[in-house]
Amino acid sequence: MKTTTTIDKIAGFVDREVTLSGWLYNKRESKKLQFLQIRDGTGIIQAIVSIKDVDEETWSAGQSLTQESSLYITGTVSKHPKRDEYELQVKSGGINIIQVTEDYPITPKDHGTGYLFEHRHLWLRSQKPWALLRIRSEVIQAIRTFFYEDGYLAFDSPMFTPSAVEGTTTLFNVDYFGETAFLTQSGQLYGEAGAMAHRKIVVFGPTFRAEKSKTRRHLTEFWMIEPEVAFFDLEDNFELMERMTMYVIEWVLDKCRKELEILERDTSLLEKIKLPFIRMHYDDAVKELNELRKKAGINEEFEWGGDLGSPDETMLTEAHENPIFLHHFPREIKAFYMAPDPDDERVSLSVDMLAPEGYGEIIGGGQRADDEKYVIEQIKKHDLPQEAFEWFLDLRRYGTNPHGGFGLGLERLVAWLAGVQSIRGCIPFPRTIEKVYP
RNA sequence: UCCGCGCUAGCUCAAUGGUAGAGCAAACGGCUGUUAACCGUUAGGUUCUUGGUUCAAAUCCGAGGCGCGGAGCCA
Repeated sequence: MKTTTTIDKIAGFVDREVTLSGWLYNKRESKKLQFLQIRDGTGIIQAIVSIKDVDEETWSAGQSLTQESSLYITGTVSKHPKRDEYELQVKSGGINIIQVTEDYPITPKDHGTGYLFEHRHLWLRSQKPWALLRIRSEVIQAIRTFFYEDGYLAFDSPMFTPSAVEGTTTLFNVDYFGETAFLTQSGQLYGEAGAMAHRKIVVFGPTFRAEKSKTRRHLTEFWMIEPEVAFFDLEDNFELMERMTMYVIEWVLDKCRKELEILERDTSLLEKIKLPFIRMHYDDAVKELNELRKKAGINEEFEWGGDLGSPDETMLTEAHENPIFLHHFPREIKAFYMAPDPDDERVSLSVDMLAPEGYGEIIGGGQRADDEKYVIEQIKKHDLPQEAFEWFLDLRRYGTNPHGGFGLGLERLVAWLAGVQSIRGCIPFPRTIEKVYP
C-alpha cells in the first residue's frame, strides 16, 4: 500500500516509505550519490539516491532530472545526519518522472528584478516569492479573523463607480455601455453607507489608481482593508488601528517563522513593538522634522501646512521603534470628506499610521465630515461634481453622526512585516505603470 | 509630468576610442554526505534601435525604445 503525503507533513512519517509529488528544485551529484532537492509547494526536502541502494534505471532517472522537472518520488523518511530537517532515502524504482524540463529560465543564481518580473509566473516557485506570498496570505487571514471576531460585517464595495473618491486625475476610465465609469480608488464612501446599516463594517478588495508613480511603494492595482464605523471618533480610530496592527504582527510572528527566516527578516524589530503606538500631532511633527532635518544637514525648513514627503516620513519613522500616528493634518491637504477639528479650524480629524524602519505611511484614515453643508462646500472646493455624490450626501441627511475609519494598504503592510524593500513582490502579479504582463 | 541611472553571451556583470571577457546556466568529464557544492574542458556575441563624429565606436554626440530608482501624489 503506497502512502502519499506532502513535505509539510513529513515529520509524521519518519522511518516509513512515502511517495511525494513535486518538482526538482536543485541537484548536486557525484559518482556514488545524488542529492535531489524536491519542492512540492508545501516545502523543500532533500532526496538521496545512493548508487549502492538503487538499480541502474533509477540511478539514470535521477541523473536525467533537470531543474523544475516534475516527478513522483518514493523513499524512506529519515532524519538528516547533520541538520535539523528530514530527508528521503530513495530505493529502486523510486523515481517516476512526469516531465524532464528543458532550459528553465530561472537558475539558482542571481537575476535582476526586471528579468524576474518578466518571468513572474515562474519566479513564484522560488523560495523568496514563495515565502513572501505565504506571509501575504497569513496577513489576510489575520485581518479577516480580527475583524470577524470584533463583530465587523464584511461589506463589499463596487469596483465600477460613477465618480472619483479623491480627485479625478488618477482614475482608470472604463466604457460602461456608452457611459464612462471608473474603477474604484477606494471603497470608503460605500463603506460609510454600510456602517450606517450595520454599524461596524470592513471593506476588503482591490483598488485602482492611475497615478504615474514609479516607486517601490506604488502599484496601480492594490488591495485595501477599509473598516468604517458609525459613532466613532478619532481616538476610537487610534485604538482600532493599533489593536489590529498588533494582532497581525503577533499572528505573523506566530505562524510565519519559517517564511520570515527564508526572507532573512530581523524579527526582533517586530518583537519590540509595544502598545500604545506613538501619537504625534501634526504641529509636533513639524517641530520634530525640522530638528531631524537640521541633524541631517538639510537647511530647508519644513513649513506648516505642507504634506510630508516620502523622505520626511522615512526620517521620522527611522527615529522611532513603534509605529507613529500622525494626526490633525491641515485641512487643505486632506480629502473632501475629512472632518474639520471643531477646536482648531486649520486642521482636520485625520490620521496616518507610519510604519517603522522607514517604511512610512501604510494607513490613512480619520473622522468623516458629518455636516451636509460642510460636505457640499468641500465638494465644490475640490471641484467635484455634486450630482455624483448625492447618494453620499443622503448619509448626512438621514441620521448623520460622527463616524470614521481607515484604509490600510495590504501590500505595504506585508512589505513592512516581511522586511522587503519593494511592495511589488507582495502581490502575486504586480501591476505598475506600463507593466501588465504577465 | 519631472529628475537620475542602466541596456554587452540564456542570466549577472567587466572591458574608461585600438583584437569583446569572466562567473553562473548548458554539454562533456572528474571529485565529494553535498547545501547557491567544488574542479577541468567545450560551446555560446547584429554590444537595445537609429543617425552622426572618427583612420578606428560597446565606449563620444543626437533621436527613439525599454527597464530600474526617485520626486510629486498616495495606501
